[in-house]
Amino acid sequence: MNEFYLKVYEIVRQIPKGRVTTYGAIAKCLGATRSARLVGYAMNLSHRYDPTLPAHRVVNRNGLLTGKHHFETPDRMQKLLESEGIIVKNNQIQNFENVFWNPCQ
DNA sequence: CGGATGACGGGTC
DNA sequence: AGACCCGCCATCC
Repeated sequence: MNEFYLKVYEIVRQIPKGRVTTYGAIAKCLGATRSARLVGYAMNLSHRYDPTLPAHRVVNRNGLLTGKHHFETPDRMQKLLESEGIIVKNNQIQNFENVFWNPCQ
């Protein structure tokens, strides 16, 4: 556990219900644009530090559910998003521009 | 202890 | 348009 992880989790906690953001946007927000990969890795371990984190609201820049296999079941991520009103088709968030939430505000 | 490994993304060709 | 490259760095084994 380090400061970078804590900041990532802090931002993820702030994502409004029914909205999503991207790994890169979070990294950019933390002043580490090129470290989007680390945000992804932080999310991989997130359940270990804070299982209540809305990790399903973080997707890649294309609105693709790349992290779905890290949930309890592969369809868990999509179900959670759909329960918040987000439409997912073929692992892809529809209308991505409209549900995207900028973590930097 | 060191190399492989990623829930990524911007750039190049 | 699409394939490929490479920085990034905490963890894993």
